[in-house]
Amino acid sequence: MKTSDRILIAATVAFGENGYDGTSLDSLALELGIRKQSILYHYPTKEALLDATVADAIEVLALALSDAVTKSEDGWDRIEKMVRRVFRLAIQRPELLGLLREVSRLGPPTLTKAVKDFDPLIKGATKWLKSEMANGKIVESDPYLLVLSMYSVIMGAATEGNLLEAIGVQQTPRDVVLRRKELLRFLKSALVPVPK
Amino acid sequence: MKTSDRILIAATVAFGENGYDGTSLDSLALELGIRKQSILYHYPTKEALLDATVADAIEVLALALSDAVTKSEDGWDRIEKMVRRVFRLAIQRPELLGLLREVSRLGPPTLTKAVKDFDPLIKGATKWLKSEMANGKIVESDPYLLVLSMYSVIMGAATEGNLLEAIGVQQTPRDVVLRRKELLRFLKSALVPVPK
DNA sequence: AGCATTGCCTACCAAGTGGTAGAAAGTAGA
DNA sequence: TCTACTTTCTACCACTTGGTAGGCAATGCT
Repeated sequence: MKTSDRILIAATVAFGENGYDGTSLDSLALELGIRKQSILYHYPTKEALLDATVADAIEVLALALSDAVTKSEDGWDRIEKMVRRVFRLAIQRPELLGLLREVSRLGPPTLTKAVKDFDPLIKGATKWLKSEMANGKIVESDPYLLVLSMYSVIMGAATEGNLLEAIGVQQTPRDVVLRRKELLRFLKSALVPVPK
Repeated sequence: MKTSDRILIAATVAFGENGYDGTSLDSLALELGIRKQSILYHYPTKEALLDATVADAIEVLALALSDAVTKSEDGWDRIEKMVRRVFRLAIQRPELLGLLREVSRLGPPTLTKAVKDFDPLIKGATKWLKSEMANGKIVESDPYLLVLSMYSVIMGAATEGNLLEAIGVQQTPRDVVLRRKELLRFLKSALVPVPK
């Protein structure tokens, strides 16, 4: 694999797990078996490296979501498939969601850029939700708030691995499936209208 | 106010907003108008300071929650009052929840200690939920997972201020009330059994 | 062969990190 | 007033931080 890609991946993991400030270029280089200066050759500053990881993470997430969209029917099915897709991502590459959370804590300017990249997705989601509400397939409510609620629920469920471990909750694949199931029930009862 | 308390508060804010690694004792001291060595007099190490802030944050949160418990009826009312109470805390002292989230990212040993302090609360909550489920006042489900889901929902809704701001969502008190309302609807539809 | 480019390196550096040693200044009781 | 104690300070230290300057080997083009 290209060195620049190896750096990108290792940085994503490190930033996502230990935070931006908690990650030094030296430790990153040590882990990769190279010198810090090689990192600075591919990414001129630490912040540039951060930006690259964030852009990549957003791209991967956006791809996963749009994949779920194309392979799903309208209504609840689409939401379920999107949640499943995000959970799969959270299992395969937990660092991606961890990084995005870290970005939201870092604030501007990184967050500003990230949000700009992400905005079309949010806009698309709210527009779709609106039309679904008009069709009566989703409970009537503020679509913007709904997207944000869903974001925090999924993000929380997907990234609190550390916390769960400390509490002593098992983290086997089966348990993750259970949590996802519980979350889906949660969302479904809140979003799908009760049949009259 | 006592210097040690001023330090504690400033540290809670700083750790919660900029993270543990993103906060230096020097910057903290500068903000307080004292020297770094004065901080180290009251709290022998940076980690000791962190532990103190976490212990304090947990105490405040636990107090708020137990207050909500004593002033509420069983069933949905209790959950609603607890959510309202936590939201009030998130508005008055957002740094407290920010700090707790930071702790869950830092992992051991800080997280281990924090969880130990928090465990009785979780145990109490799950026990109560179980009895409520038995009574049919709350929808039957895994109480442990339920507590965790609620935790991440509330935490997310209460601490994503940065993100909302970047997206351009208004943050007036009225908007916060709206978000809380939406969250409560969310929880209610998921937790309260449909009357037959 | 000559030459430019790429990629990684060694050698440094100024600034900032958490922390120690110990002096100075206030404070209260005898 | 003397003394003991608490609190804050100056001075300093070893170490780590992100970043610069420039060398050196490999690669490919003419």
